[in-house]
Amino acid sequence: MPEGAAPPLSPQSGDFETSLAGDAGLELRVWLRLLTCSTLIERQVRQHLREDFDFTLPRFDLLAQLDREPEGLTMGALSRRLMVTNGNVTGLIDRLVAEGLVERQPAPGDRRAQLVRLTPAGKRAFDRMTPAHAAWIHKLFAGLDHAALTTLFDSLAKLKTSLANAERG
Amino acid sequence: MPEGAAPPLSPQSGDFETSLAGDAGLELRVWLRLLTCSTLIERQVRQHLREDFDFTLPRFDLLAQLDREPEGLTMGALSRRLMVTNGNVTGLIDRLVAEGLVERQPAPGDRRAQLVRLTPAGKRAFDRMTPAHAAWIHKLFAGLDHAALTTLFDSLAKLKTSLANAERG
DNA sequence: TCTATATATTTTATAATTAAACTAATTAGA
DNA sequence: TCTAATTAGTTTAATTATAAAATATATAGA
Repeated sequence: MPEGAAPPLSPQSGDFETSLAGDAGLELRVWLRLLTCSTLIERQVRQHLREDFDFTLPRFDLLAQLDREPEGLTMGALSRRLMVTNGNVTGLIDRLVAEGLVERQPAPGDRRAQLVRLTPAGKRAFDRMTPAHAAWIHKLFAGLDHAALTTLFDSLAKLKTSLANAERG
Repeated sequence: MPEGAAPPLSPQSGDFETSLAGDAGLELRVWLRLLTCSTLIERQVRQHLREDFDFTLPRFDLLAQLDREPEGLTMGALSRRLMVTNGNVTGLIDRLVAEGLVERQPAPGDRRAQLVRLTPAGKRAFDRMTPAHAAWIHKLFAGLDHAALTTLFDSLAKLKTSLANAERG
């Protein structure tokens, strides 16, 4: 290598392998920052739910899914929407049923499936929590104006597409 | 309200409360999308770690922190860096010690504290996994070019700042 | 129909995680 | 020096979460 040439993998160099290596580091930093933000928000919401409502985040997420589907959802649909395992949903629903917040019913037309829906008490509990939840998120995002929010939203859309393509291909 | 006036909270109206309500919905959608991306990446990495190395993500994250600090880290420092509770770190370290991947030592100058560091076996295990880890992330982010990566990185920086300010104020 | 395969859910075993209580050591003040 | 408060870490009990195996039902072919 001639004296004064750019060293291998320098950020200035523009060849293919170099830009791959350069972006690999950036990708890892993006991923770590994404995870940090996600963890910080989750931790705040979990803490508020516990202190203000004596409730947990997984339970809240479950009620939120059921609130959007008055007809009810099967265990499998819940598992897919929350992106957790079947067994996890079974345990969460068991406890929520025991507390009277949701109910299981046989699914019409498929004796394997259970339809889960909110009870009136579950609906009331969710409706009490959801305005507070929106306010917590609002406070956490207060430093982003409308333009910053849409920029972030669009960037995450690209990432989501990339993730979906990576899982297929 | 005069006939034909914009209804309260309509997206067209430009007053203060309305723009708050409008962005509140956007904030929730950004948060949900952020969480989705984070969960999808985590799930992929966890699955690869298990299938390719019979390892788990929390253990990998712990080794990664220790790899960056050859002098070792205290339990409390690990807890803060990973943003998990002390008790969680205690359990993880217990298992990693039992497998010979990390070691506990008394911290010089503070008899309350433990210094944790990688054993040679732990270092070897981490070095085996880390190139594969970078490749998985690279594949997941393949749909984002350099500009998209930097845009996302900068957006997340703003969010991180906002979250930090919300926790203080 | 019979059979194989797929689907829906639960069960089992174990790991990860939290919050709260606890122990031990350190630090800061009176 | 005492004492109170703080800090570091572990323990405890409960929840959340996963992966794998098991059960029951459904569906598609031969």
